[in-house]
Amino acid sequence: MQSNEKKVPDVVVKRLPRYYRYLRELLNQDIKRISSNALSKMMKVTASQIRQDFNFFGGFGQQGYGYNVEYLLNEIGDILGLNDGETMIIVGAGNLGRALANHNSFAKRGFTLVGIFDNDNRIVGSTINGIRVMSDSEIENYIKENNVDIAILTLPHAAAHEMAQRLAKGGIKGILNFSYSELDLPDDIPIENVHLSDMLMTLSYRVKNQSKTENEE
Amino acid sequence: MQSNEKKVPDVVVKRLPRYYRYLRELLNQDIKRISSNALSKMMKVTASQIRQDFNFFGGFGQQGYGYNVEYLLNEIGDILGLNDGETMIIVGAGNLGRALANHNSFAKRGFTLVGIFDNDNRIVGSTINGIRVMSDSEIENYIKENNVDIAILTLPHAAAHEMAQRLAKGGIKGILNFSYSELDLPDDIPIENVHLSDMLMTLSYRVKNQSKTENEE
DNA sequence: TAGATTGTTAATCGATTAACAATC
DNA sequence: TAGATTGTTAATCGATTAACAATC
Repeated sequence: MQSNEKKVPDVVVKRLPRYYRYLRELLNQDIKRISSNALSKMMKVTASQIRQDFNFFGGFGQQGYGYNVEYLLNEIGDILGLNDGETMIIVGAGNLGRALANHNSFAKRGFTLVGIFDNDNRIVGSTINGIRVMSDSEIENYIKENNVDIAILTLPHAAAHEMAQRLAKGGIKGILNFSYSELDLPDDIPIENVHLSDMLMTLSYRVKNQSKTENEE
Repeated sequence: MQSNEKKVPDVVVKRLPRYYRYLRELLNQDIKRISSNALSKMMKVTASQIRQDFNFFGGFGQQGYGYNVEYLLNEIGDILGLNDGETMIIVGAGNLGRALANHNSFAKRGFTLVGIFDNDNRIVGSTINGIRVMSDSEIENYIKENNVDIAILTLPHAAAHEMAQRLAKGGIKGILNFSYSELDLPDDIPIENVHLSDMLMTLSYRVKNQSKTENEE
């Protein structure tokens, strides 16, 4: 389909979920159509950028009318793979792993949590939010046999590296990495890093430099 | 100090925590000095970018020698405000709030969690990781009286908006926002959004388009 | 048809990379 | 001093914004 088109820049891909969120909100409010201009005001970006972004995927609008909200929402959902029934496992049933297992917003977006893995035998066999906790000794086979798409890695620093290798060996297709370390895997396995303390530090910088930025001009 | 210098671009600020992480690792390995070139290879960025980034803050190196790891680490820590003793509260003691309260990596970076707030009277008065859970009816006053810097907002969508207003009224200086919605606050309060489902969607896109990207060239 | 708004090309802006003189 | 490596200027690249012809 989108064969000989140029690769979509990373910045554009990162903006898609935000469009998705705003469009979903519009749909909830029963708004049927929206122009790039109206959307740009809501989202505080330029209308130009919106049109450019959508046109990386072929353009979903109609001159003189704008964009049909429901249609556009579905298209973006498709692009993001929300309708592909992707499956996930959580690796590490610590505080964060358990919180994410109970976090139902993933399921709402079409991602199905199929298993939770941990090395602590005291919790292996129990269930979290209805999902079975399994021993991580079985993990490579599990991924292979169940064709798991995504692993959410919430293991501590020390264990994360080795586990990432095992996930790769099992054939995982992507990793949402919450561990402090960056994983060193072949480039064909996409990794999205969620470094919470990085974000806190960035925020801290902005808090610290807020007044200065203000007075600037 | 850095008075009439130009504003540091956001992309540069976002890279600082990553430098911090790598430098910390080098220090752990007892490495005293590093050149931009050696660091660039570790971090998979260009040496030029590293030097440019550091020079937004005045340059921390020495010609012919490189950068002193410990010195550079401390300088970046200073820039990020890690030595300012910033205080935080967590607002919302649900799964995610509790997980973050138990997450000690924040404390390791110099951020002190001073309180947790919730509206559920069954847990108000209990402690999580040694921190008292308070009723969120007191929150504006608490922020004011204790001069709280940062709020970590883990409330569900519906409640997050109103709470953000109250945090602002109390004089919060920055918000790390985990709620699905984007907050609509005056520009002088920095907000860092952690939209977990956005990241999962971006990852999903990359997984879906991996093979295509591969075959490209 | 006239008005509105897209899709798309062209212009601008900013960020990244390259190059090299300064200097430890 | 010679070699190494920074700090910084200049060149390139890519992303954003502006403009407008196409078209619903």
